[in-house]
This record gives sequence, structure tokens and C-alpha cells, in this order.
Amino acid sequence: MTAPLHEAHPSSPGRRLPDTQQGMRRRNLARVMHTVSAEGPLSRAAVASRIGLTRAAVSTLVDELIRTGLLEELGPERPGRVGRPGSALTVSGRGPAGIGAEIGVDHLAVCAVDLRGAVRARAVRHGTNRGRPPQPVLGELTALVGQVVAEAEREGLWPAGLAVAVPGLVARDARTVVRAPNLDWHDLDLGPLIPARLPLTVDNEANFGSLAELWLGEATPRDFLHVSAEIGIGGAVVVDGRLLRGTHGFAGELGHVPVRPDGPECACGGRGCLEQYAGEEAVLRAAGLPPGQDRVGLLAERAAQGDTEVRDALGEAGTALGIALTGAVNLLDPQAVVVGGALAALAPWLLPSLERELARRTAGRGCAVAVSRLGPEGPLLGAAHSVVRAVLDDPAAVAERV
Amino acid sequence: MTAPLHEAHPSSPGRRLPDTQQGMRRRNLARVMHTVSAEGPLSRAAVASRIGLTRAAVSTLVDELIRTGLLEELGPERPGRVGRPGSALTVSGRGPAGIGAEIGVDHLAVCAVDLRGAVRARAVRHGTNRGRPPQPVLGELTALVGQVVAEAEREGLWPAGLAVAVPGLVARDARTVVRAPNLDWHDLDLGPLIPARLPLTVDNEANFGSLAELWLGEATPRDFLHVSAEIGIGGAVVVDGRLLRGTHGFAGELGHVPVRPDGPECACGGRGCLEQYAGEEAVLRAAGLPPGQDRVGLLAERAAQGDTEVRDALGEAGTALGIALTGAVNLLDPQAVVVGGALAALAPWLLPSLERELARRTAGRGCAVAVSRLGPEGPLLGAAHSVVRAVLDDPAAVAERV
DNA sequence: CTATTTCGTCATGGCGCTTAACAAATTAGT
DNA sequence: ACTAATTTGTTAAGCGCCATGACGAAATAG
Repeated sequence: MTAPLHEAHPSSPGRRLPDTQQGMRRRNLARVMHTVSAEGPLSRAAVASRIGLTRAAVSTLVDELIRTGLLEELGPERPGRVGRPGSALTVSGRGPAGIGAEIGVDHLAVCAVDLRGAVRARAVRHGTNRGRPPQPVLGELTALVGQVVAEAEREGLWPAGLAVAVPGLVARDARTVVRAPNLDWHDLDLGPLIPARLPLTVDNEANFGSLAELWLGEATPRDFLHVSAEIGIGGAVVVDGRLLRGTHGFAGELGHVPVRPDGPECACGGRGCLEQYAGEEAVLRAAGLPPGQDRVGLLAERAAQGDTEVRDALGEAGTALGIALTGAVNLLDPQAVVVGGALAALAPWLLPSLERELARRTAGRGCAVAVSRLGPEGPLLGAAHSVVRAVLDDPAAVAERV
Repeated sequence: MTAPLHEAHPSSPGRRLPDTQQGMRRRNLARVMHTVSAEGPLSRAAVASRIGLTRAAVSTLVDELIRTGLLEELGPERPGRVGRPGSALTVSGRGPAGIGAEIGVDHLAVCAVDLRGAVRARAVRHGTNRGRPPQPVLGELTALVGQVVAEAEREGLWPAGLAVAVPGLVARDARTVVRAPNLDWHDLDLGPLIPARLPLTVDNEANFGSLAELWLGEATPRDFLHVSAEIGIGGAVVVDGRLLRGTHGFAGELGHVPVRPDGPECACGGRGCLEQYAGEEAVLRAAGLPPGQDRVGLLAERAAQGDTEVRDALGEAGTALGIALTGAVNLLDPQAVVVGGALAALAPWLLPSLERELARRTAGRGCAVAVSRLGPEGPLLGAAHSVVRAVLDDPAAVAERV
């Protein structure tokens, strides 16, 4: 059984482990890793002052982390200040790697990320997976994972875990795809089908996208609402730096928030759901464009050319998003709304109406709207980084695995 | 962040404490308190097995807690089991007390709750506060607090803190009332106006109500959505046993979630907000009843008598609530929706349409809807208990204050 | 009445951090 | 250039906190 990823930082309450000295040590190892990872090369003394331990204590923690290959000593810092210069520490570039994978509707992608956050290996296979049975798709994915792992190992890394982003709802066991409408997969446990010898985590691509935003975004706050859309409309809620998952793991589903309660019927049983105004299919219909491959690119292209029909359709979608987000902002009072995934490319034409609606309805206090810099890369990077974060969160667990 | 979210108490420790042995001790003291508090009289051995420490360690923890008056020894248990009987421990009934206060539109109330959760003193003053200036109201409240504190002290308790529930939005400093429309108070720091010599916390009554539900409710899950309505429509989101507060402290505001985006204009600047369909004023208008005192009681009475106009109005309100809650349930995937506050009394006529709408729009997975047992008592009890919880969460802090 | 079981305590020990002192490496001042 | 001051990293001693193991106490089982 694997420790839950990107859950609470070990020092947060709620865990039922006995609070003993081993636990203390583990948490302090984690704090050293987090500090060094977040604030670049740092001397032992700098780490000590940041986390509130003494230099002596940090020294022993660092020794252990260096022995297990999680930290590296870069050598003496260049001294601009008085006093003996410290010895700079960094997270290792030859230690564990997080393997991220993405099952997209039109592609498969895998990458390896080291502790420093650098992408060290990638592999992609283009071609639609719509309606294909799981076995061949997952077989191809496993092959790509094998390639990436081999390449990472050639660079001196060893894979610490595999995280797979899926375009659909995933149960809280982090293995079972409950419903992926665009793949036509249902209630499918991916565990036995991905025979990599690695701890496996499966999650919704919107969830991984929002985590990528949290971890890699430029000025992403710790409380935000992430909106993305690949085919349906995904969303995710991040509160205090943690992803809100919900009872069944379905939290963040914006697509079926009622926008116009008496609107057209939706497959979900409701009426006037957001997806019927801002979903890809609906927007294409309103824009008078046929379905096909890379329809987001097509929309962006036409909008950029000044196609008013397309622009109006996107404006309408933005309005609908604004209405749905008003409800969410009222409920959650987030610090920002981040528009990501495929929506990021359409932001120039969505945002004006979206922001207008949001500003009007939340009178004054409003909420900042930002566009993701990561765009469609989010889910893959988020997946890989989730493995890296798990290592930072509990380095002692990694050490046990050599 | 280390401390629970609902802990806005001034004594709450800095969030980045170094993880040292003192911290470990503090956390273990807290775990002993929580365990004894939650699972009734327990022997040291029983506590030890529950929290995963040894009997020896628990003994020293318990000794310290008894010395500081937070635990009491009841004497030997009388069990039919083999072996030496343990000595039963309970949280003290003569130690610290939580003082809770409520500023209602039509009343003021104060109570004292001991560590066992028993209400040991109360005081109420009826009479409207609508539009009254803050000073006299808070003066009366302070007098009531004085009475209750005196009575609690006669019973051998000492006040550990004061928590005040307010019908309006409260900033994250837990002291400033940003907007209380029915009192007509704005941007008011209650700190200097309540000169009780106690740590003060101020919060929205809906927030305290939801915490009461969490702590005192019969089978309340750790993830739920609380809906209450006194005049406006309050709500609160509880995730993993913690209250979600939001960036400005405004999270949970359901009243201005858009229900019909082209509906009538709202004071908030939006259109078709929930408050215009399920707010007290709107319901009264739809029911053809005049405003006045205890209008909720009137509505309940008329509905019980079979007044169809009233029943229709409540049914409409339920539908609107169902639509707004559909959005919230989609976004948060909570384990339950709990209807509380003044709405609890109207539940028989609100719930059918509310549940129908929710079930239809969330097809299948839905969400349980429950009615609060606490009803209008929630905010006051939640306020008092929030102080008690702060003591349980960090008993060492209390010990320092003798 | 003895054996067994469980509870609470005590003495001992280990682990992990702090304190204090020191050598090493740099800058500041004369 | 040389000394004083400053900062780093390490080391040894010490203390706090929990684990271990043994013990007496208090109940039940036979």
C-alpha cells in the first residue's frame, strides 16, 4: 500500500500515527527537503534558521539525506558576506525520479522529472484513443513508460513512482477509472493493466493540472479554483495548498453546475448545465464548426482571424463560465480563479465576458482571474511532480527503498 | 499550516513551529485529551492502546493533565473482565469553560460550556437589535457575559475564552464585522467594544452553526455542506472536519449564488441570486405575509395549517435551494448536506422540492440531505464549543495560563 | 488458595534535539 | 599585513521524551 500522494504535509494534524521520535525525525527530514527544494541552493545554517532547528540538528539531517542520495553538496558558496562561507546544498539530480503519464483522448505521453523539477525524459505517441478498448491503449502506455524509465536510468535516476492522468473521474482508491466518457471506459481498475514495477497512482487530469498550477505556477496562491476543459469541463479546488477530493473523489466537477435551470436537457439528467454552454461540443455547434481533431486549435485560429460567429460563441461560453464561477467563488472565496488546460489557449476570447459576469455578480470583492502558463502540459507535469512531492513529503520512506 | 482551520483563537501557535520534542509532547497531550473527551471514561491503558503510545508514556501525560486540572480521576472501574481494573479518567468538570455568545437580530444569548460539553450557565436577553448602534448592544452583551462568567466561576469553572457569533460576514482576523446587514453594522472591530478579559473570537453564526453540527451532530460526517438561514442565507463548508474559511473569511456564502441568471436584480449587483427565491423576505412576499417578528415561526405555523400559498412559496424556495446546492455538490462532492438554523423548522416543506431538484440534477450519485437536530441553538453552542475545542487541541497552552 | 491477567509505576536506555565550545574560512579595520 | 570580528560546520555533553522490561497491585478463573 502506497502512502497517499500530495496529501497533508506530514506535520499537519489528522494523521493517526503515534507521535514518537521517529515521526519527528521523519517530519524534520521532510522539512529540510522542502526548504532546500523550494529555496534553491542553501547552506546548512540557512536551512537551520529557516526551519527553526539548530545547525547541529540540521547537519545530522543533511548527512542522512546526502547518504541516501536525496541531497547533494555543491561545495563552498561564493562569499559576499563576512564570515566563513557555507557549503551549498541542492536536491539531487541523480536520485529518485517521478514518472508521469497522461492518457489523452488524442495522445499518450510519459515523462520523467527529477527532484529539481527538471524534465529528464519524455515519450509521446499521437493518435486517437477514443473508444479504443483499455488493453491496447494501456499496453502502449506501458511501453512508453518502459522507454522513459530506461532513459531516466541512463541518466542516473531511479523511478520512485508512476502517476497517470486520465480524462475522467477516478475513485478515491487512486486506481479505478469510474467513468471516462471520451474513452468510453467505465469502472476499470488500471492497477493490473499497467504492470510497471512502481507504486501507481491514477487521478483525473484536471486534478493533476491544478496541482501543476499550484507547484509550478508563477504566482499561484494556496487557495484557488482551477478550471480546465479538454472535452468536458474539468475543475479542481485547492484549499490551503491541498487538493480537495470530495467523498467519492469527484470534487471539482464544474461541467454540470446549473447555469440556466430551465435550459436544454443534459445527459446527466439535469437542465442547463455549464457543459451545454461552454463544453467543446456546444461551442463548436454555436460557432457553426464541425467536430474533428484539434478543435480547440481550430477555434483559436478562427477567433484570431476575427470570425465573429466563433467569437460570439466563445463569448457566450465565457458568460456561462462566469455564472458558474460566481457560485463557486461565493461558496469558496478563493484567492484566484486559474484558467488552464485547453481553455488557456482560448482565454483571450473567453475572459472578457467571464470576468465581466464574475465582477458584476460578486460586486466589489470579486476574485482575480489568471491564465495558466502551463496550458495543456499541466496534467502530465502535475502527475510527474506528484511523485516528486511524495518523495519530498517523506524522504525517509524513500530511503527505506534504497 | 499546522493548526486546524477552525482555530482562529488568538492563542493559536505559529504555523511553522519547529518540530521539536516540546511540540511532540504538546501534540500527545492533545491526543490524550481528545481521546478521553470523545470516548468517555477511559483507563490509562485504554488511552495508550488507542493512541499508540505505551502505558508508561500515557501515565506521565495524564499526570500532567490532572495536575493542570484538565483531567479527573474517577476511581477504579468495575468491570467483569479479568485483571486489575483501570482507573477511569474523564475530562474535568471544574476546569476551563468555553464562553459562547450570540448576537441575533432579535436577541442576545450567552452560555458557558465545560470540557465535557455540558452547558453550565446561560443568559438571554430578548428584544430586537435591528439597526441599533453597536455600543449599547455590545454593552448589554458584555453584561450578560459577566453574569455567565460569574455563574460559571461559582461552579468551579474558569473561562478560557469568549467566542461571539454574529449575523454577518467576519474578516479573517476573527474580530472585525465586515458587514452585518440586519444590524446595519459595517467594518466594526468588536475587540475594543467587548472588554471581557478573555481571548476573543468573532465569527459568522453560520460558521459556528456548522461547527456545532460537526461536533455535536448525531451522525454528521467530516465532509458536509451546512445550509442555514436566519435572515439572509448562510452556509458553511466543512472539509475533512475543518471549516473552510476562504481568503477573506467569506466562504460558504450561498445567498448570492446565481439561480436564474436573468432573474430579478439583487442588491449585490447580480441577478437571480438564491436569496431572491429562498431568502426570508422573498418567501414572505411570495406567501403573501407581512414582515414582522418571528416570521419563521409564522411560516411554519401557516404551512402546518395547510396554507397552500405558504406551502407553494416554501416549495419554490426549496427548488431554488436545490438548484444552488446542485452546483455546490458538483463542486465539492460532500458526504451530506445538512439543513440547519431557522431552515430546520421549515424543513418538512422545503425538503421535498429541494431533494427532488438535487436528485434529478446529480443523477444517481446524489447526496444525502439531513436536517439539523440543533436548529437555532447551533451558533451559540458552536461558539462555546469552539473555545472548548481550542483547549482540547492544545492543552499545554492552557496549562501555561494556570 | 494459586495461577493468570491486566493495570499503573519505576528504572533504564535510546533517540533526537539543544547547548556550548571549537576550528575553519572569510571580511573589516587599523 | 596583521588582528579582530563574524559566520559556518562539527563535536561532545546534556536533557527531554518515549520505549522497554520488570514489578507490585488488584481483579478473575479454576
